[in-house]
Amino acid sequence: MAPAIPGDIPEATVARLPVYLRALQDLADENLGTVSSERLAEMAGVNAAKVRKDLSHFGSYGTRGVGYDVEYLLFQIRRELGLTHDWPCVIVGMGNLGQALANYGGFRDRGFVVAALVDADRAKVGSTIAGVEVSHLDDLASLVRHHNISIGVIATPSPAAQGVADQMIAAGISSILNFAPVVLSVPEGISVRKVDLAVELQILTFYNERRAVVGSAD
Amino acid sequence: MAPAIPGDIPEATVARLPVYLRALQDLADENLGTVSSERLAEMAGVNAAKVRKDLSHFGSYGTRGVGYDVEYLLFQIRRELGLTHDWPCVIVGMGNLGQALANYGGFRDRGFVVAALVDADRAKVGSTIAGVEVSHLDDLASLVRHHNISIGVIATPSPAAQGVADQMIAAGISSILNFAPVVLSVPEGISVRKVDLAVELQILTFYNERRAVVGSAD
DNA sequence: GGTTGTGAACAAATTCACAGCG
DNA sequence: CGCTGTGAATTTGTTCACAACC
Repeated sequence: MAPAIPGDIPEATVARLPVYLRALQDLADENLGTVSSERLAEMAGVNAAKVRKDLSHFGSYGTRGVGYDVEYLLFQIRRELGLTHDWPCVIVGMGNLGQALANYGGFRDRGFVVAALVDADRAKVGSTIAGVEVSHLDDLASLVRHHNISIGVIATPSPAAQGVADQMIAAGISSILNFAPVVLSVPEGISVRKVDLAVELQILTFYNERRAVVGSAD
Repeated sequence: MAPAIPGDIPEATVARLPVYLRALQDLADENLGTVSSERLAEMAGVNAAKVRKDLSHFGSYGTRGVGYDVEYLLFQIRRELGLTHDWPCVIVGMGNLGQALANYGGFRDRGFVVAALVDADRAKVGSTIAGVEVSHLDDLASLVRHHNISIGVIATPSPAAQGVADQMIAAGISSILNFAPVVLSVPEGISVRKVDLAVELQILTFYNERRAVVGSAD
């Protein structure tokens, strides 16, 4: 949540860069050469001033009167995000979610390779998911070292999550994506992001309920 | 993203309520009667002033010198979030992720029932996942009416997502959780939240890269 | 004493509006 | 002219610090 190193780029901007990247990839696929902040904003679901302000943090990548060069901007944002090379990841917890993540094709095209799969249950160790053999949690450190992994994904049940995070950190992982509905405590310098599916739904119900009370539903 | 009805409660506060709820449920499970803002903050991964300010938007639920009554606060937050009853949901798209979501037990305990599963592929229609029969996308509207569904989860491939959203809205759904990596365009009054797994990882790589450049890795 | 509830100070993020440049 | 880049204005969110209260 807290940025490991403050840096001079606002957190809110960083969180939007991947969205711009996605939009730019679509534009590149359509062979569009340039794009205006307005069009890019529309594709990213934000407004044009925000796009320009966000991009201005990295320098002047656009041309007045013309717009932004798609390929050039694509390259710059990739560079800013550290996506000039693929990142090997390990997924810990081969339950429903872990398996789905392992099988999810969307990572490969966007810079991430599932290099290792791990579970604490020896019954699952040795099976193959999405072409990767499942290893035991005890081997985490050696897998991390061997594959040069710096990103860990936690898809375990809640009670196991903190322990797994501790082991990841001990093994040298510095970035964690946590799907378990618990708050992890980690030392300074470790980045954690969390995705709690029930939380997202609960936020939706808040607005749903409000609408029923305040507005005309239909 | 934009709140359907502005309301008088800050968006940032709303997004934290589910996290407090989770913490309070843990406290209730341990039979703790009261909790201080400090303790609650620690469990939620925020600071105490924020907890107090957040809760103050709903009135004075605490007792000075003592703290907050766990059960009472639990009830109030549930009420604010509209979690006094369960919410029937439909998941559209029975690929890896859709199936994992259908099987994920974490929803039931937190207020959500998977009432219907839908796919566009007739080969999948009729099979049963997590005890629910998969229906065809054509039957979405009747399922929504029949089960009184107001929350839709999109777990389809990107190109299908906007069409599915349109059909959901036409069927009367007003809250959408979107896992497809595209920006949905929806009319006013419809709430959308998105979860893009690759985006989360890409945000992590930004800080990872920075750390390597600026700080001492270990 | 201990802890809440909250105005006031501060910080972050967004939006405006327009000068500056191609 | 069109569109970027950016200071200034505004809005939103966070934190401080302490009076009010149990």
